[in-house]
Amino acid sequence: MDRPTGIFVDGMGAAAATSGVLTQLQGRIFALLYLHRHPLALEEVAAELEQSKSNISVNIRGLVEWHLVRRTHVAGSRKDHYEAATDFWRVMQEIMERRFRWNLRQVLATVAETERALTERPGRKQDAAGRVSGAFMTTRLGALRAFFAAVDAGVGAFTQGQSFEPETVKNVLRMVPPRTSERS
Amino acid sequence: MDRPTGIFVDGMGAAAATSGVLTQLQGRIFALLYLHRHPLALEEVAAELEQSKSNISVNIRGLVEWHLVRRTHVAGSRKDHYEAATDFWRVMQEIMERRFRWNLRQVLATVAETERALTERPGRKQDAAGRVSGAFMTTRLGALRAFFAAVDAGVGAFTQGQSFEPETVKNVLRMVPPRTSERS
DNA sequence: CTGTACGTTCAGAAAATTCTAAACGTTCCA
DNA sequence: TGGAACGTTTAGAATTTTCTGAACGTACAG
Repeated sequence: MDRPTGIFVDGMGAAAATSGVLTQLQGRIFALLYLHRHPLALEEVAAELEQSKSNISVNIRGLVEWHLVRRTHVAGSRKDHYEAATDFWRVMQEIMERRFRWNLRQVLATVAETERALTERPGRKQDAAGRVSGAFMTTRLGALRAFFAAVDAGVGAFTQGQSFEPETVKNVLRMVPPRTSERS
Repeated sequence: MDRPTGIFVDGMGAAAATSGVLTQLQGRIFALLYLHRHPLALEEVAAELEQSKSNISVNIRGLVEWHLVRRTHVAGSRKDHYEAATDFWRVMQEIMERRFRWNLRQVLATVAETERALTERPGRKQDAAGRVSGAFMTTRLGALRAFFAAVDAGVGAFTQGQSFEPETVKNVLRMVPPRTSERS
């Protein structure tokens, strides 16, 4: 591996490691493929990055799933070959939809589940001051749901190619009561 | 801890764990505080979540840094108390700027460094077909730089409250040559 | 001062993740 | 029908991350 490639592989590996989406090794694999004019065999990738074939096999599959890498066939070889994708918009869409939005919905599902648990056992619990704490929780859950629903809708619009207005998200917070210790 | 709170804490912990920004425990801490009307002491959080004080101490600091939790003082106690923030827009800005954009710049810095290494050793390396591979790399690096610069600018605009046009980012890819194996 | 109540730091324990090499299943050629 | 060339699976090793409890520093009360 030449020096520029080495620098690129290391840097992209470091960036991937902190991305929360790819592992360091996946970043390195992508970087290596991205600077190569021709597809590389699994074995070649393993050799260049000094990793076992099995480890490359498992990590490269993730890259293919994100559409960051494409599996191709090469003329006279029956080895699988891989090349980097250059359609970054597609990749970004994929990550936004399958990772980021999925995560937002996880929160929305949790809120819904919590709200259900709250109504199933209505008004029994009281706090130290004798107030029913259910009402407070319901308000907070509603605020969280409103925010995450707005972001989810915004990201959805964005990946469809529509513009994403920050105001839409900000406005939703107008309904949220301020922090307890700051109330007038 | 009552049942709704338990469900919320678990769910938010799971969501945080896959977010790439917070740890599971940080998600759980935030969830616990978010459903409480009054600030909680470090010790109370540790007890509720069945973790050591030192672990809570370290993890809650991260939450304070993201502005997800606020440290407050409470009447007749010299313990630190913590309460959840409700200004999610602020938190989102913080994460976009200090996490997401920082990550984008990491890639841009890597590209710049690689380009520098490439010009410092000009035109020596040739590929199997006898072509200089530097030109190809330069093209690829340029495409990557263009895309990440566009996204970085877009996110910057967004956190300033301006609208984020997907077209801006998409257009940048028009300049990118298609994948090697798909060329006509 | 002295002692107690805190939060933080840190070394090592515990747990989770990542990686390897061997075993396995498939495909294709002789 | 072998058997060689692959990619994948998997059990365990290696590494990294997370967590704990003790040690430490600081502030405040008596």
